[in-house]
Amino acid sequence: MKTENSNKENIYEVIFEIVRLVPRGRVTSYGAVAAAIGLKSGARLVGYAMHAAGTAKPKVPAHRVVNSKGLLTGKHHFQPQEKMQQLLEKEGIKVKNDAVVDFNKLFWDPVKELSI
DNA sequence: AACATGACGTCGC
DNA sequence: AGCGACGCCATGT
Repeated sequence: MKTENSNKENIYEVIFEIVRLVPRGRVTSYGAVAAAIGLKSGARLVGYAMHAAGTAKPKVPAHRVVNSKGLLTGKHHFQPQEKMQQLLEKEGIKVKNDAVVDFNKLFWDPVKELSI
């Protein structure tokens, strides 16, 4: 019998949990979340997992997740796309040119906050 | 079963 | 300093 659980979907669950842990008014990067779950080189996986974020419940604040440059690379996947910027601005985060202003200061590192 | 793609990241030129 | 190409893990066809 298998001692390990083959819950592959667990990957998404972990990602969703990390993103949901992001405080309001803060943002994080795909690479940071990936590292937090152990996939330090799986930044793309985090973004890919976000595909299910729209179907995840409760909803995952994917709008708080941007790339390492602070660019809203995933805003094109939102509906409408401007919703992502609207949500960020509503939380006090300023967005200019599809980029988070003071991203360096608003950056929330799950690995550090969660003491992974 | 294998190939190609993707909401990224890092290295090289 | 800016642009290009490769690598990574998981998913879908």
